[in-house]
Amino acid sequence: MTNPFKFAEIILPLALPGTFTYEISPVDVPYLKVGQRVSVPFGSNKLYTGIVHSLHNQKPELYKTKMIDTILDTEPLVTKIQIKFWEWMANYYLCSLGDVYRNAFPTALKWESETFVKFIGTIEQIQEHLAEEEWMVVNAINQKGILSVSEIAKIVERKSAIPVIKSLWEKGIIHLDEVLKEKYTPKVERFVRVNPELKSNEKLFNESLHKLKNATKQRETILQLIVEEAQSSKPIKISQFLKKYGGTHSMINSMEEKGLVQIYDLEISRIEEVKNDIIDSEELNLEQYKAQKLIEEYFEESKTVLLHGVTSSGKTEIYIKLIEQKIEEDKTTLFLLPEISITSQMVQRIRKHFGDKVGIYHSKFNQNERVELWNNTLNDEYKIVIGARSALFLPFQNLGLVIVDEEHESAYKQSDTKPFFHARDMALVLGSMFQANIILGSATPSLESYHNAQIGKYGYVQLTKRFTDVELPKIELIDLKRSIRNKEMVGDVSRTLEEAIRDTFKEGKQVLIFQNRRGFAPVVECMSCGHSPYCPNCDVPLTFHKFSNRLKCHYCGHSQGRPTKCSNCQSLELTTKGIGTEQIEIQLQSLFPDKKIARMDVDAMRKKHAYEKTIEAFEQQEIDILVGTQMVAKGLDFSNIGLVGVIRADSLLNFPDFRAHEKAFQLLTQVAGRAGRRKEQGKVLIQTFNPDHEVLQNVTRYDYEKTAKDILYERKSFLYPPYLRLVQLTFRHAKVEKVDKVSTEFVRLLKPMFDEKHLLGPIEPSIGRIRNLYIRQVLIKIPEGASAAKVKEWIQKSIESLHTIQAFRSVRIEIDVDPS
DNA sequence: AGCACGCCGACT
DNA sequence: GTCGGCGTGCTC
Repeated sequence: MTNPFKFAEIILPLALPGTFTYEISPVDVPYLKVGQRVSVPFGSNKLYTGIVHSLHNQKPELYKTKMIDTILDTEPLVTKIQIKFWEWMANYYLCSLGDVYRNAFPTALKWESETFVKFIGTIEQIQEHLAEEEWMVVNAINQKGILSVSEIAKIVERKSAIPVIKSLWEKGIIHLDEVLKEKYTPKVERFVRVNPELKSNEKLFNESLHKLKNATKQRETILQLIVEEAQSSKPIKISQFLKKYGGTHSMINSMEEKGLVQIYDLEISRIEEVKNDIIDSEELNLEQYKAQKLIEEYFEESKTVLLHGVTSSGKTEIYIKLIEQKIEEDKTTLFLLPEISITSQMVQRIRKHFGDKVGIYHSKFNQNERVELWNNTLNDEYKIVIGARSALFLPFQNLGLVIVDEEHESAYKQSDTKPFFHARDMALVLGSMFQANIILGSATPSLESYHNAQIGKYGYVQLTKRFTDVELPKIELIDLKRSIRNKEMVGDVSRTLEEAIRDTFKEGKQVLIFQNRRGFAPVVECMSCGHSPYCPNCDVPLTFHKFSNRLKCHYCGHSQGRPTKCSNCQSLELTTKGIGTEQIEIQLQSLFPDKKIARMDVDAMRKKHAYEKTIEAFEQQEIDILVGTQMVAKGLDFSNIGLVGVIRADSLLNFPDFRAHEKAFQLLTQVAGRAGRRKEQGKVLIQTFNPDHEVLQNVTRYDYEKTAKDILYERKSFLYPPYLRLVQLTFRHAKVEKVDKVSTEFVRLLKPMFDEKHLLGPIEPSIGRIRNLYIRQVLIKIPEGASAAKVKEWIQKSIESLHTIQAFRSVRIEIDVDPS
């Protein structure tokens, strides 16, 4: 029985609601399956790669359907669960299915549409009068035979070649040919082997060796190669061989010319092999064992578990035990980590345990590597997939367990591209679609998860002891007001901190200094009028980058040289204000001139491998003090840190963000956890102007419960999550009047549905203009007990009705469900 | 979201 | 006189 369906709903990578109906050609009918990729014509002359969403027989009446161009796969690349998952996300985050598809599916599999141009006849047959540009194109096509639109665009040196092509087409000289080109190219690497003939023929071999009597290095190399081949049956990579024994590529090449060796290419897996041998899992201590048993009990009840364990309490070992169990059940585990932790020791440990059963997926991987991971996951080749939030979108077959480590991390929320999803929340959704067990792990759980545990929605499992039995570092606050009064400050470093650093060096230990970047970026300021240069496109002062001696905007990328005089009063006396990590680094260097100091922030890490190099140097103790931002707080596990210093905690507390206190506690606790992880108790010094601040006091006592209780009380009284859900709308337009008008109108439309406590705005955010677009924001608090779906429907209806007004359409409206 | 079409300013 | 600015409308 052949497939009886004549129409297919196709998901296209567009920000348009729903799917698109296409006709299936009778030839294709028996082969088309849900989840396959197809290329379809769209609009006047575009081809898109879409995914088959469903098949049916209802001929649409309102429009004419087009025919599916090509079926790109013999088997589906997208599973039915994935399609269901995408739809769930689109619905929850108020974006189109196409938005999800675009984000969830590897770019290299969404084939590029390229228009190719060919002659109809020959160049000699052209009789029409042609313009100069047209002749250029015609000659180029004559030479190459076929050209793509983008290539023609280069020849005519214009943004678009369409007018020229169109005119040639109208004159009947060329025809257009839509061709799809797949971008995926497997990675090949160069390998070397001893010429097999030499190996079997001793005489020949000796002759060859004799010929090399003047080439010592080559003689040596061939012998090394023979040894290497004897030791292992694996192919020998040229790059690795040269690294091990020395020598150059040209040397290998000349050896190939002499017939001594053969060079050959092999298609290799882009996913790095695991080098280390597999290590058995460690025995759990009593506390861990009890925790594991408790987790299993909750899993029996199909409950999500919140695993709350202080740093170094050994969560990883528990994860490993749980993964092992899932492997026995022949089920896959998805292990989510915040992006920054992907290169961490955690991943190494998991890989050491599970070897090549592990797939790793994160944003540093290129498109080709992602395709490989996609295919391997589809073929159920991994038992564990470790990845950042994007790993949620892999085509899992039989998911049995989802682990979200560091579940409180805000990096789990996607905030740059649609859909603005939270990976922790979506992990719960995906997990439930597979009826998989879910475990959320953290040393400082998010208040959402903690609240869910308190009300019994999640199982709650705690680990209170450090695995290694080392006591948690001692945290002390330094009162900056008093230090200033007593004239004990050198720049931003108090004498107490300075002395502690000296003591740490005496013990042969390293120091980690943390400086929160936000709010402390250095700016140029005029000493006579106080004016600072602003970004021409955004409402922010430009930040000063000492090493390039330039001013940059972090929002739009604008960059200019450091001015020599004030643009406001022409004064020549300019100074730099604010304490960035750069400043701290300089100050520390002058305090400790003979010590090696390194900096770790976004700017310093821009160079390739800078991050890895810095970490390695610090591990090797080539660096005495590491100064850094958020980056140093996360995912790093150094053994020799004696002291952690926080330059100023206040900036963390004073954010205009309802999560400021929660984040401050999490971050400071996390930074503190970097001290003294192995043998001895470490020390933490936090400089602040508010040593009496409740949150800071709680940090010194490691009192998570108290902090959570305080903050939850505030959240309840001021109507914030976890007691209710938020939806934030952002309006953008080049004209202030328009954003103002549209945003106020939006609020007016929604007003009947809410009281003033639940509908806030429109407000001008602290940065009121970015990239020349003015911004307004509206915050909706979905009342407790109200249907979130209903509220979202109202929001969408209101936007729709705003869009019926011509003049309002150009205002971009962005919806962020559960903003962070 | 793209993309084409269409109507007004600054330039060869 | 054209090029190209972006406002507007449409896409199965």
